[in-house]
Amino acid sequence: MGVTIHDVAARAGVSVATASRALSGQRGVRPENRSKVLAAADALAYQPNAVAAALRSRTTRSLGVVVPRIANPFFATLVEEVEQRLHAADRSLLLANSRYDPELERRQVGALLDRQVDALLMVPCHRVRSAEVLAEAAARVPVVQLDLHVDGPAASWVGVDNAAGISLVVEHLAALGTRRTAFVGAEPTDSAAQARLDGYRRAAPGGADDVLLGDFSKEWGQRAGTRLLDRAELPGAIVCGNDTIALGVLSALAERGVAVPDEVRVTGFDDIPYAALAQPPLTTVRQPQGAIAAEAVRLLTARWDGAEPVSQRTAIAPELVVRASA
Amino acid sequence: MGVTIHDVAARAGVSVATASRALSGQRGVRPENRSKVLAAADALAYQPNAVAAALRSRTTRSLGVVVPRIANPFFATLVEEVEQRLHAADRSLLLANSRYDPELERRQVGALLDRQVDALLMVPCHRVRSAEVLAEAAARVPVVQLDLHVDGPAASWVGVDNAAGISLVVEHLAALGTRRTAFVGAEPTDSAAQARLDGYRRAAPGGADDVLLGDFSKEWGQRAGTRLLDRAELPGAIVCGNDTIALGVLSALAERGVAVPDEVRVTGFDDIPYAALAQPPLTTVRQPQGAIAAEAVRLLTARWDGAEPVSQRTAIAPELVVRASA
DNA sequence: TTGAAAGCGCTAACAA
DNA sequence: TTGTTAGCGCTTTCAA
Repeated sequence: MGVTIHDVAARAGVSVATASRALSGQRGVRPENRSKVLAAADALAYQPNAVAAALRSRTTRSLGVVVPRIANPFFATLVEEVEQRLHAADRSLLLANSRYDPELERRQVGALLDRQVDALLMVPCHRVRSAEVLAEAAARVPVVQLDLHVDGPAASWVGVDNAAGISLVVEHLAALGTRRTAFVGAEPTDSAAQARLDGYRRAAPGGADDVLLGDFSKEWGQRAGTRLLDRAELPGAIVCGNDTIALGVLSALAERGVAVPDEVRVTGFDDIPYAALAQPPLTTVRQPQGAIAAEAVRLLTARWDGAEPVSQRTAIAPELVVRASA
Repeated sequence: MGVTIHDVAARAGVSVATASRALSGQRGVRPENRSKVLAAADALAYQPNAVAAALRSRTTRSLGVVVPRIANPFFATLVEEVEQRLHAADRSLLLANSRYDPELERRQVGALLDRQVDALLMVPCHRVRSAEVLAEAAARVPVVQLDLHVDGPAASWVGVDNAAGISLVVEHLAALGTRRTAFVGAEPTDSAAQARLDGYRRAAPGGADDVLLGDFSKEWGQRAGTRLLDRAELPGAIVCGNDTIALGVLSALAERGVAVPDEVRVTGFDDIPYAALAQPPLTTVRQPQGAIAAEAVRLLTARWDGAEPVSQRTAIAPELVVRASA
């Protein structure tokens, strides 16, 4: 604290301009001077002030990430993958939670833009109500939507092919000879809930009318499970909109002593770390979070490197993970 | 982008100094001028440049958070609690993962300090090897250790009283009439592993010599569970160093058809969201993450408000959560 | 290849 | 209460 590039330049016997060039690895510095500068920086324990560099160069080398809830292990894993790739590119990550509140999301995006982030990675919390802030942000910096997307072509999106994932599940269940299935999902306020519901309706055998919608919580899974148990006849399988719901359903079934998969099969979606630990281990659809993060970071990096701002949707194919529950 | 405080000042018919004062809510601005400035800012859709403000005021209103793995739901919940309180104070959060690598942790802390964070919240990944970087950081900005701490008094710490938590478990098991217990924990490379192990050794009835140490992973829990099953006699209870281990143990027991809690009781530590969903639901020790986050942020806020840099350790009392597994 | 100098947009002395 | 002015520490013209 206190030692600036001026001190480094003075000690190295060069101008601050040369010191700056040497420190940032630009070419056009005589090797001799370069090493003198680096040695001086080292000797003085010089710590560059990234804020000053950002102000002048108009780029902060930082990126804003807005997720609904970082405590959701699915988003946490995504963020971890992004952070890893960002760190490798010497960039920092500013994290914000929207808590599924579009109003809070708007304020969070505003705060991030005030901080001059170079780009925004966002899991928009609402299909419709997140569209406006997303468009405003996209007018200022490159924006990539992650996992969820708003209606309309506001910005690029990278996620999983949700409908295809549900198809994998339904086909797997059909191959096992399951007759009647029920779907426990979430109200389609976000694009994944919508796509999974649509996917189920398209892929499910017969009427596909046995659909219960709530939210992506274990509590909803428990309630929905109980509701299904109170009916005259149990379905052959319960297809859940995500793993958290499925874990709730499993716990409701266990409480009533219903055997899975013998009496009813249960499937999830996401393959969160706890899916494999459930009793019985959960058959689910794995989201390739590493691939999603890599592609999102790749898109942004391309934009930083001067690529055209094209708005594209990249749906990565998911993978069925068969375990004991179905 | 483009519209600066000069534009706002010009439109409001005042100097930039007055505009700055009005916008930052300082007193000493005539109400009439204040509203003119705010109106002008509004009309021009002025977005302050936080980088410029930070350079001049020497404070970024941002805070660095370093955790071993954000994908660990325990840390994710902690970060979420911190983020919420920070956002309320109009501060931003820079997130970094150390991936349990002291070398990476050092680089991450360096990057955060280069970015002029006003403070650091850190879960040091190693009791010994994190001490140096922690001390260096603490020499530059206020630092609070979260959950884990290094040996020695490098910086303040806020966490849970781990030994007391284990005592709660052991006493609960004793009250249930459990004779012999085993402990499945982690090698004491971090302070929590150490404190929980020490706590177990002090509190456990009799010899307390049945101790298996690995790491805080479900894989280790599964291996340790299998190892215990291969013995001649099962203990009355398996006390686990955290919930993840306990979930691994439970899945190993389920695989062999051992009934919990009838044949053996199992306990965890942390009360992660999935503890309640386990089959059977896990008896565990709840960490008051909200209280930990609140206290950590309170300590830092006090420092920002000019409090003396005192290094103190705050151990918050944990709570036993009794469920079906023990 | 180098250096002098001009800011980036803002806040904080200081003076009025 | 207001305005003028001088930077914060760095990068980037521009000219040499």
